[in-house]
Amino acid sequence: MMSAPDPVTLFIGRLASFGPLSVRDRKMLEDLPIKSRSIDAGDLVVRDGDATDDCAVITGGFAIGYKTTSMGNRQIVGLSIPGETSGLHSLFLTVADVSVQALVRSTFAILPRAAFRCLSMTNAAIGHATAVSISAESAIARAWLVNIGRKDARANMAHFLCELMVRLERQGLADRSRFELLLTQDQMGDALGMTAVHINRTLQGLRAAGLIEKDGRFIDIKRWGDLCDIGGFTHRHLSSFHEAEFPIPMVTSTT
Amino acid sequence: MMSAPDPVTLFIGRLASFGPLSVRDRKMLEDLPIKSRSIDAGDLVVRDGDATDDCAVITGGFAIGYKTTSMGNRQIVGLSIPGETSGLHSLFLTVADVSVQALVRSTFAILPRAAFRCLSMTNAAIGHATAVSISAESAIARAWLVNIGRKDARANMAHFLCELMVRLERQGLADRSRFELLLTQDQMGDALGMTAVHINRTLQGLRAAGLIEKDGRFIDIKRWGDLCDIGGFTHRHLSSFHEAEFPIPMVTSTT
DNA sequence: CGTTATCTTGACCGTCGTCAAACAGGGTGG
DNA sequence: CCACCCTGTTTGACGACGGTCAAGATAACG
Repeated sequence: MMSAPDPVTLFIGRLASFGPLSVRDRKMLEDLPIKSRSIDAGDLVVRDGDATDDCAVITGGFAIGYKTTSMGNRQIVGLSIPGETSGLHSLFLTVADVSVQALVRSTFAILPRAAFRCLSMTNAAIGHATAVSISAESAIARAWLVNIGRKDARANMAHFLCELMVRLERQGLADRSRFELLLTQDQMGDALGMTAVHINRTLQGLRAAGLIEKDGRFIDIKRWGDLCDIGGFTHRHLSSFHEAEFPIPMVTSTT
Repeated sequence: MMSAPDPVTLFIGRLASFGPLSVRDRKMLEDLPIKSRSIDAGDLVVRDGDATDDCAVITGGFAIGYKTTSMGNRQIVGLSIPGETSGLHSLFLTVADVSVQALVRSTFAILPRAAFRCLSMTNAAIGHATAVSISAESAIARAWLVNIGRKDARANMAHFLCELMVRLERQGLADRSRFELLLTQDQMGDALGMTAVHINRTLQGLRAAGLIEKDGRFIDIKRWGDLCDIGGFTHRHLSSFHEAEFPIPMVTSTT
């Protein structure tokens, strides 16, 4: 009887999507003492400023990475989606530079930082895949910079929804044009650099324009092409890093 | 007679600050056909969207990396300072995802992407140093996200100046609390997600408060501690990635 | 020197933030 | 089953931070 792949296998598979890993490489990763950890909704896996000996990569659920300003404001700087490997940059940090919070009950692979770092310093294939993974994450951050810095609320949000759609879909977490938006409007505000109130109004604007529909927490993108146009979205910053073997992203009508 | 280190040596030295490179590793890098290229002020080294076979790392001068929105707005997503290795993320991209523009006459090491990538896939030390370099760059991007998304103009600018100060100083490009600001106010606006007019006013606000002084293009930080406080600046996101051998950052009075 | 880019200043406007209250949904316990 | 509460959503009125537009002052550059 075949069971679902365990978190470690999942993680290794995802890392391999960034660069070829031989059977031997995979074995070395498997031999690391990787623990799996379950986190309740709302709880933190990583706390900004904490010294830590490990590096958490999500394997199930949904999480956000954020930073807090001295004035108590919060900025979400990344999303953790199972199947992706965000968080690997903390491999090289002895002190966490973001907090990671689970938004629903989630599971994480807890990698021993020192051992993994050591592996990436001695095993070229693993180091390379790690570098590409970090690179992919940073491409998303750069796209967010443009969204937050130079787009109005509508475009910012459109881009965000498009990006989330593609990222969820290629992990099998979205159904054609429909996905569950696990962030509250408050949290979306923290991601897009705006207030919850304005998120609400912008979302309604998109709905009124017939671009999306909402039912419960689910978002249904009705006019993908137009939403991409409004947001200036292309999936280039999401798909350029992966080997061909990676799941095919949804068909996009623009760019 | 001893000449100034050539660009390639400079680049290798900087890469080594992120992870130990043996003599052998350095030799392999030296054997890459790295060209040096001189770029006039205002010209582009890399154009967003262009297919390219190489990867440019600045070795002299000053440059910005930016993206342009569909509405023609520009967002600077990174600064290229000689001695740093920003731009390495494009190692893994066949199509550039940012444009890189020299703000003064600059020189770049032009790395053959395929060969370097190959090297980083087979040589663990080089791959590792590359990964750490990319990671360091992404930490800066995350800090910028917070600045642009969740800080007001004053704090955003304060943080920007503090960060630039530290980055320049540790390359020997700033003198105690004084450095040359090579960006126009227009360009600063594009970096901070605001308009040139508002940059001007914010800058004057900082001057009126006695936090900084300006003379020509030079900025003199008069009250470092206070400026850090206002910007919520710490140098943690800048210094966590380097080996101990790295030049010591300036003394900071806060955090 | 003349020409152009950059900086500075003023007046005005709009997007988005703030504050506050009402509303909806989901869970818990009496 | 309903009262209650807590969290999240929705709506309105109002204000402000920063954008826009435009003109004049400085500085950079050939």
